[in-house]
Amino acid sequence: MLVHAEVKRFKPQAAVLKALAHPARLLIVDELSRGERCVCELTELVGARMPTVSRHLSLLKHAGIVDDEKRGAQVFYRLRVPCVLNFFKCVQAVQAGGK
Amino acid sequence: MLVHAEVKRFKPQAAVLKALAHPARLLIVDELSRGERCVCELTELVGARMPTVSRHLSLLKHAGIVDDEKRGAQVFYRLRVPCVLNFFKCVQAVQAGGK
DNA sequence: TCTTTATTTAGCTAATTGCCTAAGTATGTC
DNA sequence: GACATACTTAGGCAATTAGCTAAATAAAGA
Repeated sequence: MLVHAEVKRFKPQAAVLKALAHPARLLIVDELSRGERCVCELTELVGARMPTVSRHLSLLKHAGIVDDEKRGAQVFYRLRVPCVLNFFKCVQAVQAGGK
Repeated sequence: MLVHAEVKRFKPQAAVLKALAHPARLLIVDELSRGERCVCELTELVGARMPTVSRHLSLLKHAGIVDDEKRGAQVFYRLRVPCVLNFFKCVQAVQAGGK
């Protein structure tokens, strides 16, 4: 099946949005906006198993949205691109009905 | 399986991002930023079948991102929430490497 | 070293998504 | 009315995603 060049141009950008397009990952990003957190903290926050949360984090990391740093036995994640927080406002505008 | 209330809080916001998280839909949004377009124009732009494009548009509409208006035999779509265009800049920042 | 804690990777299954074709609806024209 | 055009809806199939458990890896402590 044929895909236009124009569509392909937006593939990397879609990948970033896709990485954010999950409630658990948005919760994580929101939490990281208040400072770095280890996987165990995020696991408790999200309320899923650690492997599940680890995969979400891996996805966000590969998308370039977060960074990780190992300190001792723990891995801390932090927001690498704070401007994604602006999305929350606009998304609210969408739900409110335009603007 | 148990899902925390915190995660649920982000579900509607994730739905909006999910609606945008596809290259064809981003292309459509980008095109609509320059004015309203009928489905046939967008179909040609995207380079897929009309039913496929119609479904993409339906998704964007249900997410609250675009509006449609039938005029004669054609249906015109327009951007309802221009602030989504800001996403493009931030996504580029993600790819560029932070900020 | 042995054990515990923190995290990731692998492998499985269920659910979702995206594309297609075919069929249905609505408008405009002859 | 018959037909063409514009669009949406339905149904099916392949690919992706999200969750889980189990197993692997790594650091810390007894």
